[in-house]
Amino acid sequence: MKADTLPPLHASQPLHSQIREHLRAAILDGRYHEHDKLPSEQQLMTQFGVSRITVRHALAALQQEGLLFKVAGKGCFVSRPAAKPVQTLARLQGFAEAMSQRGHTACNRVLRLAPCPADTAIATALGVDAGSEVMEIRRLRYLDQQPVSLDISYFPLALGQRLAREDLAGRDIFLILENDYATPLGHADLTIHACVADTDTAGQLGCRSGDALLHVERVTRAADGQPLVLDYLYYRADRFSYQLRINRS
Amino acid sequence: MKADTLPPLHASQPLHSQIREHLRAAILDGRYHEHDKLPSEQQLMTQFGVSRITVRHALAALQQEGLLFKVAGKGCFVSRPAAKPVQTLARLQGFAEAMSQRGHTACNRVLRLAPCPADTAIATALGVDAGSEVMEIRRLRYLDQQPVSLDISYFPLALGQRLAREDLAGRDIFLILENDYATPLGHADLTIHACVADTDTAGQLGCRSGDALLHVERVTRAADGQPLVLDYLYYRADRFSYQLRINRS
DNA sequence: TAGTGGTCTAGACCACTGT
DNA sequence: CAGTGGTCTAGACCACTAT
Repeated sequence: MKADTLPPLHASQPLHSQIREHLRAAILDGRYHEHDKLPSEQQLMTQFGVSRITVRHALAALQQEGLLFKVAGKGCFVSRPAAKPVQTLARLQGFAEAMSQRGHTACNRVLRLAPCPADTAIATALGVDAGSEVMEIRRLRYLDQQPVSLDISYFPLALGQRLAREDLAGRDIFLILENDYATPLGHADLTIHACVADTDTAGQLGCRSGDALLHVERVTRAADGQPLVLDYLYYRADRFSYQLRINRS
Repeated sequence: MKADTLPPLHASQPLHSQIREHLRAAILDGRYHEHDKLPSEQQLMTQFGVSRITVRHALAALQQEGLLFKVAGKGCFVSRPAAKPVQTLARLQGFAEAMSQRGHTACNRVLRLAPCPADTAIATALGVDAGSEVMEIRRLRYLDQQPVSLDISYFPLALGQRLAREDLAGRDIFLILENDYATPLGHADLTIHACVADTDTAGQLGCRSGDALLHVERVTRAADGQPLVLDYLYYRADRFSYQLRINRS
């Protein structure tokens, strides 16, 4: 619960972000255990050589993420360890991105990749005219060689045509957008439902029709608010769940 | 998109909290519409007579909640209106509390209220010994006179016995804890699953066995980290969904 | 009494967006 | 160029917790 390595704090990344990742690693690596008390804000200020607001900025992010919680007058404490095939909803992440952080391997199989006309829901979400063409991409996602989810995604046509030339089987689309296309991601709006598998979906996911599925509708937008993609995600409920922390106030 | 009423800013509440609620009301009342630009941070500073950090604190909360998003160099913009029987996962709220904000009426029927021995999962979540007694409360929740969810809750025995004397049918337990017991809530850890209804559950929820249910496991803790309650929640998927926004970074 | 987190101020520099 | 949000500093006072 002590002996942090000296803070590197190189450059090119915001200080609060470097401190956040340093603390996240310390917690996930097991250098702190459940209910361990973290250094006080004062100690972190001197340890990293930054102001209190910067320390609090980093701590607030980790608190939102559920890795720690604060108690006024006492201090800051580490919470749950956790490591299952669950995806945290605290940060917008691609599936492979989230799973590889937890020691799983993820890959996709592209089932379908073709333009199609946008129905009203798709048109509204993407901000295009109903009936105009959008790119539909259907992928089957595998976690540790087992099918886990069916993703049906709709992209604005130009973006979809560009993506069609990429390695969609091996890479997260989020990372292609951010790294290759220099499109900073902003946020995603999710609605989480449950449904049962029909015969087709069950066949693709390798489960039985009538099995429960987690169903998510997700609209992802760039940092400037522009809609990038509408996803319909169907997860096998026996192999996947979401996990998150909610704070009061 | 203008003409805010003059800021009252009475007292007894943190400034950032008052500003947050003032802006939230302005957005939800329709004084701002989708994609309207909010006043700049500079304008809000002078309007409310506070520092920039206080304004940013208020805006950060609303951004996390999904009511607005920022674009560097341009400004701060209002997002989705939305109003369905969905519960946002941005804040820890009781069911009735969340639904009444959206113009629905919620109530409960208590099906069972009795002590029972804690199995391992319950004991771990509540921090008690396995086999020791805890209070089990089963409630059927109604939204607009229709059954929506079955809640099976486990409380530490002393807290459960105290709650047994309260009006559990009409009031949120969260509000009883906060207002009557002066127990400030901290956070909740949720895991979101899907499952299908068995015959018993279907009978209670008024659906058919085999129908899809949203299933949530939730551990709620006080502000000091003490576990307050473990809930197993089963929602009719045709009448309820969760909604939330996730931010990148 | 000392230490903690909660709140708040008054500045500052930067990168990006618009004109 | 001015305006915007992103980041950061160096202070300050308060309420609560522990000793």
